[in-house]
Amino acid sequence: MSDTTTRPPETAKRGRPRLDELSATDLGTIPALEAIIGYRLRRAQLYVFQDFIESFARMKLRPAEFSVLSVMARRPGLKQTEIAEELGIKRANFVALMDSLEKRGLAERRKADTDKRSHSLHLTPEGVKFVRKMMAVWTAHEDRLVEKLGGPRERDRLIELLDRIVAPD
Amino acid sequence: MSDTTTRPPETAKRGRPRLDELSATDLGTIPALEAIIGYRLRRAQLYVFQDFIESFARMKLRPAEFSVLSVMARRPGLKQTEIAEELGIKRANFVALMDSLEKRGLAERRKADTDKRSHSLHLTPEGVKFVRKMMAVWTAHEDRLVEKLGGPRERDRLIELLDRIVAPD
DNA sequence: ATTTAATTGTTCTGTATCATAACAATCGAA
DNA sequence: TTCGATTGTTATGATACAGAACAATTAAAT
Repeated sequence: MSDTTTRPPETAKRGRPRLDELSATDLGTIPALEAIIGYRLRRAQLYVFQDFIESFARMKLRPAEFSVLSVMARRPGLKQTEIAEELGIKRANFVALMDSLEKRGLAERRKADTDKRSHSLHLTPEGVKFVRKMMAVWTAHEDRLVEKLGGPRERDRLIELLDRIVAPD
Repeated sequence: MSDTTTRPPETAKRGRPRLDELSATDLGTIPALEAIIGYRLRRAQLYVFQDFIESFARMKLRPAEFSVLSVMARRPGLKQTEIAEELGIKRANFVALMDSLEKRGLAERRKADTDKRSHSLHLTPEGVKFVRKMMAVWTAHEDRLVEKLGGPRERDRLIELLDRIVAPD
């Protein structure tokens, strides 16, 4: 079904085509979206997050909250700015996130006596229990992805490639 | 630098620890964020988009607009819903996007005479020129990424792995 | 020691992204 | 001809993300 609308003869006037279709040589420089790294990365990331979000819908847990709880579990006592920065979250936006976790009884801010400005962040006992369930759900999610990738070796290859992108020159 | 903060004796009471630190066995089930596929994917995607956005800041072009112009360049005449769906954009949100491109004189909606409801989308002559510049900028961006990855072969490997994730079971 | 600068958590604000519902115009099928 | 589906559109709300400003506090400069 080729476009037979008004098309000027395209007289070889040593110039460029004037219409909404690019010349063959031009087209050569235009990649399909499927060949664009950023585009594919984004689609894959959206897919993974979608699966993640569905997995944790019942627990009412979002990716950002998951990551914060994870860090608190492994390294309790860090202060807000430290966790926020590590996760790439602006400290201004971290406040509401932490408020929510605190209101749910999963985490708490403790006044650090060494520095009266800062708070050190910790899981509550409930938070610890929650994290255990959380990790069970996460494992199922991650296993699903590894299987799709073809195995742990492929997972490692993927992560290694993603590393190269993020690594500083 | 081991953690020597207040740690309760963790008396072997056949139970779980009650504090904000998980037991060693628990910790084994808690992955560092660095080992989580979704987390790494997201960080890499953010990096790539950041580079992309900076590359196109001067042209005042966003990723979504780039993708729409790309599709119109390669396949002029598609209607809004078709492009939107292909790009994973809700058709409701596509409207403002297309409005903007039209206001800038880069693209246009033509009334399709076969279906008075739909519009067929096309680049304007200006849009064609714009896309040429756009692709030059994009090539530099993409080349940068390929170099970071280590070459075209690594790029292909990456894309192939991302494919497996998105591919249906 | 006193002033000055920097940090921490916070609030406020603005913007971009994304999803959902409703609607008129139009089309296709029953 | 009627009824359901589609197309583009508007309106609305939720969420993510970034920046400015501010009080309390700490650290550094003089």
